[in-house]
Amino acid sequence: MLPKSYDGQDCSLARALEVVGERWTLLVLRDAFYGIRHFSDFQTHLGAPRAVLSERLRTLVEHGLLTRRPDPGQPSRPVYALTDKGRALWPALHALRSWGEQHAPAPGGPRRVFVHDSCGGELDATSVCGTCRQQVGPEQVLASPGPGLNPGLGQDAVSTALTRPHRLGQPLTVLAAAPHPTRPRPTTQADVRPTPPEAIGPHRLTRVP
Amino acid sequence: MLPKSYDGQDCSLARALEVVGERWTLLVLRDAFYGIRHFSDFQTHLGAPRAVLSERLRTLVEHGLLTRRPDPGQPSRPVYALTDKGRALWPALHALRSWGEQHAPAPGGPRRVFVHDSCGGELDATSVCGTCRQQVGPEQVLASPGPGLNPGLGQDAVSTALTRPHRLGQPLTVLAAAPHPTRPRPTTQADVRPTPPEAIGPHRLTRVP
DNA sequence: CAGCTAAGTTCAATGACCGAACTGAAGTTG
DNA sequence: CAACTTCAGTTCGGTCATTGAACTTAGCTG
Repeated sequence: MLPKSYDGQDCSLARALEVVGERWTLLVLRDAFYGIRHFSDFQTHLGAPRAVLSERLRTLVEHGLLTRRPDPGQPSRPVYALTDKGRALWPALHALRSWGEQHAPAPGGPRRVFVHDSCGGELDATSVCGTCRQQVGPEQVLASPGPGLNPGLGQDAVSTALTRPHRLGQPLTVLAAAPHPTRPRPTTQADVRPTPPEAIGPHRLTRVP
Repeated sequence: MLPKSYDGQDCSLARALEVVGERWTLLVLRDAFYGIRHFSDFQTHLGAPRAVLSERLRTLVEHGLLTRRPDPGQPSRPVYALTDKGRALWPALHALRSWGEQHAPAPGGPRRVFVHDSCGGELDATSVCGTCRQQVGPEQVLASPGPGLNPGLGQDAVSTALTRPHRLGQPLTVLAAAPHPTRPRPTTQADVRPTPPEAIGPHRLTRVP
């Protein structure tokens, strides 16, 4: 048996793990929920070797959890985005994250908190809102900095962009920091369906020269 | 960075994956929920190399998800059992299993179905009973053979024992003579309590000649 | 006491992962 | 327009993890 498959197991969990059970894969998907869409942004935020990241993205596309499409504004820059199949992993991802928060807590409290957009309640391990008791999917979840967020860590542009409140699944919009916008702004999903300004919109990723 | 830690990640999901993200670990925990408690039964059912299984059980004990205690009847035979911390992984484990069932389905249907003991409803990805809409923990879940169960595979004694309906978390017991109900029974309070000794006996598996 | 079983450990071969360097295509700058 | 930069990977040698088989240790059992 290859050290990545589970040949003898005839079981839904084993089949799920053959798709998302390898190292880095669930963190790639987490970042996709956070709105990261470009190879270099995944790489910056994860710190995974480029070869491994490349291979994980390819298998996630092959299994239909992500799509890989050229960016309309910069066709040479592929955009990775969650499919419905990928978004369906949200309950599992959140449950595992919630267990980690409960049973492997970070000093100072969680780095990020996840709340129901319409009522502000926090979610439990089964994605039920603690306030209104409704099931909440990723589209209704706002991620905000938590009390334990360490501003010293993660000074890169991606981590900085992720310190702002944002809605899960919404693309991270990449804007050049340069005062003279010579480059055409890439079109993203956020541009097609912009979040109202008073609500939580897409977060901006400012590049430091 | 060692190929098992996620040093740069300051995130609850990464911390969870450092505990349960390695190969075989979640399948070991699945088997623990199924009631498997002895090294050789894990090994038979998983087919993992003994060295890896030994290492995974040790780290699960170190992290407090399992206990390792001598069997009262046979002190030289350690018994591995879930702790509360391990049982708290149920929502994550079930959500991942449910995703696999939905999005990486087995031909012929699921091998096992998980129903709420008190009403017989099936559980969704977030452990909510489809019939009574209640949150269901592992102690209230009965696992039964599903339509896709392949009797040809897994002729070993552990797999045979697991083809009978059983309550999650309860030690796996096999009675050679006593016929078991083929459908999940509605809940009675007696099911929650420890099974009387005369009904369970020592943990013996019937060996197929 | 010889044989059996359960629970591991040891070991050589293979595969996966890591980090750094490299490639090639496209856009940007002087 | 040539040099430079950015991006999205690929290549590669060294290290670590996993595999499968053989071996060890300890307590029964006939």
